[in-house]
Amino acid sequence: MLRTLNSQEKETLHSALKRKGLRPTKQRTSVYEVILGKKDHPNAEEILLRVRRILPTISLATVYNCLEALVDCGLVRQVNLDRSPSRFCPNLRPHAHFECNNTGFIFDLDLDEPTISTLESILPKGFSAESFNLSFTGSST
Amino acid sequence: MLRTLNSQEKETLHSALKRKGLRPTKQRTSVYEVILGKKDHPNAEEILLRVRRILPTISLATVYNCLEALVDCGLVRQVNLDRSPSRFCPNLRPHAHFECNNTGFIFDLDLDEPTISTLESILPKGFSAESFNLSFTGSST
DNA sequence: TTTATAATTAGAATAATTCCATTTTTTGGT
DNA sequence: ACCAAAAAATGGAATTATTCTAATTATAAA
Repeated sequence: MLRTLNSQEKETLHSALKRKGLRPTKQRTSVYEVILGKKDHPNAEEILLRVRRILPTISLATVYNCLEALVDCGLVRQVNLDRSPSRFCPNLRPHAHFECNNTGFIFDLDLDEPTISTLESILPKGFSAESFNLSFTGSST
Repeated sequence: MLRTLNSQEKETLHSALKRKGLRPTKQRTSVYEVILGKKDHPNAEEILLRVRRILPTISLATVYNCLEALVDCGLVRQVNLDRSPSRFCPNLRPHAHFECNNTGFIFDLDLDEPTISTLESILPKGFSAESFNLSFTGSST
């Protein structure tokens, strides 16, 4: 939860930020730490609470700014399910989401290569996708 | 655009509403007409503008109420892409959406049975889905 | 027709997010 | 180290989609 970035994670963060001309501030680092630390798809408000345990004075606006920076750098993915507040996720592999109706918990479902091919095959000629979103709701036992 | 419901559509609407104990008011009928009339995935604001050509005094709150009723009855689908305003769609077949980056236009992509099976096969044992959402963004030529 | 129930309405309230103006921090050049 | 310039953080106001509320109007059933 309050675990700190290892040197590889730090390097990933720094180089991804640098590539976009952005600085590795302590706010950005902490937000990234929190998202890596517990992979439960928190929203901005929840991330604020967790980051404040490390940086008690960080503001919600800064959390939003940091999240935007991390998403722009491709370090974090923004997950939108219906119209609920955006959630954030460090899983960069191709995956879908499953939201349990009963618990609200969100599971990552990694996609294998044949499944990804099937998804691509949905597109008619002349369509080229640069991103996709796939999510399920239901119950899990 | 201002086309009226044929008798089969009217019957579909009335029986679906009745099943939920709801009345076929002129507001609900007009909202349904508008959504069937132009399948371009309008949002509530745009639906308000179109319905006002028939019922000039209808309010935005009523449009939202009608949309909720139609969605609850399973006559219309609510389409949420990222965090943009909800859009509404009369296509009840299993389908995905493709949003063109350049034009903003949204295409329905109907899904065939093998593709649906592949989607179901993504779920691990113990997970049962009651709905899914699949959308793509990219460019179309 | 009355009466009860449901639906519509306008406007206020809510909630997530973005914007803005100011302050603070960081960086690169001396 | 010191200073100027650029970037980032901050608090609060603004925005926007949507929902809520209380009052009015319409509908259906007896």
